Amino acid sequence: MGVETKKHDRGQDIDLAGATDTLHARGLRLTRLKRAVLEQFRHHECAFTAEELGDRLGLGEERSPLYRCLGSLEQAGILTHLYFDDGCRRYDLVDDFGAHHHHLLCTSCSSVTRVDGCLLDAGATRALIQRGYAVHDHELLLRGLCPRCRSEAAP
Amino acid sequence: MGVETKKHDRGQDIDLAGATDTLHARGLRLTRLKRAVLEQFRHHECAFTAEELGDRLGLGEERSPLYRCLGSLEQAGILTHLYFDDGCRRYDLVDDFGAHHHHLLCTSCSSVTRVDGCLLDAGATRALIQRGYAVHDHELLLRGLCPRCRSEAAP
DNA sequence: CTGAGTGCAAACAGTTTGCATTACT
DNA sequence: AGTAATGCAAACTGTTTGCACTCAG
Repeated sequence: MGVETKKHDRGQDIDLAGATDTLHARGLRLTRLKRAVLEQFRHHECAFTAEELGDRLGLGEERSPLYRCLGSLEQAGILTHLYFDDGCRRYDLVDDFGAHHHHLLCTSCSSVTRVDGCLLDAGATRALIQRGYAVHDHELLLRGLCPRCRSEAAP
Repeated sequence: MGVETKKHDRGQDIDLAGATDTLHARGLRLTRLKRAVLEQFRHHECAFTAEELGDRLGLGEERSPLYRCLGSLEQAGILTHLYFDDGCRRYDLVDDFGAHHHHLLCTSCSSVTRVDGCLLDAGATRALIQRGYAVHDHELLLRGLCPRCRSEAAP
């Protein structure tokens, strides 16, 4: 099912060594905060809001160091951001440091499920390219019910 | 290429009659502003920010009537919203009143191209469903170069 | 000992809301 | 007449920035 590029093994979905190199190459430091942020992306979790990260890391109300940290990680090309329906910026590992994946947003419990692999139709994409477009990247959000909510909904 | 559900003819990608009925059924009025907003979605344009709409309609600085108007159209199920990278809310026709489509964001000129039809891989989606998910909806953002920027880039 | 990172406060932008007024239906 | 819509001002929220201070390479 689709392209599944995986450089690292499961459960360790983050190339911390690569990230460190990338940071150092830019004169940035892998601080406690940056490491703590990156650690959150292990275990198949992704697309965190700043608020979620702040809470998980026990940062209290002060968010500016976190935003700056997330900003450097983005500038370094380690994180990207995306938005779901709530308009909150969500941060995610770029494919190179993690693995290509999409997101399923449960419309019942609002949980975010990571969907590994690519669900794009290769033929349709090729047709687009033939029509003159150059597609470099894509981002897919699925909405529906996660297995738990689905089984609760259908008795 | 993909599912292409089309109830209305091209160039008239908006079911204004249906929208009016829907509004009336909720006791809402199809005001000048609502009509003007909906008209913007003709001719294959989509995913407008409030700012773009305000400018196109010559509304000056006052945005609250526009936001309220967009809010009612959303509540009525005629518009939805989505976000691209800039974090600005963008408004789009729901499929029922327009046609299913995705968006290609040109990373060079920032233009938004509407991509009709669906680029999702049916098999991959089915596999998801077999794994216990119920997928009701999806939203795909493609990033790349529009034909114009592509031809400028490759001499 | 230089420069990245921090903590606090203040600014910002996009969006939302309260309220009195207007104007469709 | 009744109620949605408007216009203005003020509030709110998530994010960004300025600045002085700290700390690690």
